[in-house]
Amino acid sequence: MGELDIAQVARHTGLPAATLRYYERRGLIAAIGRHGLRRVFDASVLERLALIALGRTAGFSLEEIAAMVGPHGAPRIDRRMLADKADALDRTIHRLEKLRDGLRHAAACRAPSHLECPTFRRIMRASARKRTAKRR
Amino acid sequence: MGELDIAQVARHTGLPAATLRYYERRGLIAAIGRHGLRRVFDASVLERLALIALGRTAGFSLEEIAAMVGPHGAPRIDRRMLADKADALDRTIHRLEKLRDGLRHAAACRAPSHLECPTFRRIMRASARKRTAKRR
DNA sequence: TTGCCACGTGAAGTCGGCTTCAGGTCAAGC
DNA sequence: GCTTGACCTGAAGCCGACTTCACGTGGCAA
Repeated sequence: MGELDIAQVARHTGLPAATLRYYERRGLIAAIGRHGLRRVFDASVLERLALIALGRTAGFSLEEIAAMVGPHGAPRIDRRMLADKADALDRTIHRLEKLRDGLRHAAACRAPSHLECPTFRRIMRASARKRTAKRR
Repeated sequence: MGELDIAQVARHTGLPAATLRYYERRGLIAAIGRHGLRRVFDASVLERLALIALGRTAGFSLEEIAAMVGPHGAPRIDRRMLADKADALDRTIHRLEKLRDGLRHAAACRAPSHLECPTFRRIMRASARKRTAKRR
């Protein structure tokens, strides 16, 4: 595979170079070397960054993602933790599906206020039980 | 329905009272009145808060949620916007399903590093295309 | 060989979403 | 009637995730 400088990585991912440096400091990515002062990245960093972006939209913090994806090359990952994350994600997905259905209904429904529409409320009630306690 | 003071709402939702006041300032919830200085909430605020929590786990900002749920009682919601949100959410859900599958595979897979496991990479590659551009 | 400018660094600033604090108020139990 | 403790308020503080800044460095085209 090829080697990329930070500007190329930035172009491919849409992330500003400053963010890439920040991710490096946080241990999420690593350059394979330097050309003078300048970082040299292996092209595989692009996959890594895609995975990081994915983790972000799943609501994981950079720290959690670092734990999953490993400091450099994902050495020693706790498989139990991964399975737990997958389960948590699964629960989140189910709730989001409900929310999506609720939003779609709300977009179509003629009730004056969604919170007064029985259908909407039923849909929401089904998904609202027990928050994930993810927020601290 | 009944009326609740802020402490009861806090107990039912698990949210600290300060957060409830903050949400009120942001226009996400409203008290139906006061008892002296103290806020009095209608019990329906609980549903509203469940919906807000749901929106948060879906990655919406408080401002977006306020726009969807309305200042008080969800008056005049843009149905087109709701449908768009539902579509965006749907795309997010599909990507999260891939991530979940990837995590499950990684938890079971014996490859030394997930990023080197062909199965994991194939799963990820399938979901990594085109980020939602949700972040700013 | 030189000069430009993309890249580098550490530190400070920003923003959203709370959380904490200092100091005041008042409903309720004694 | 008086104390007490839950509530109130506005302002400040904190945390995560970046973003911006001020200034230094060196690869490379001319």
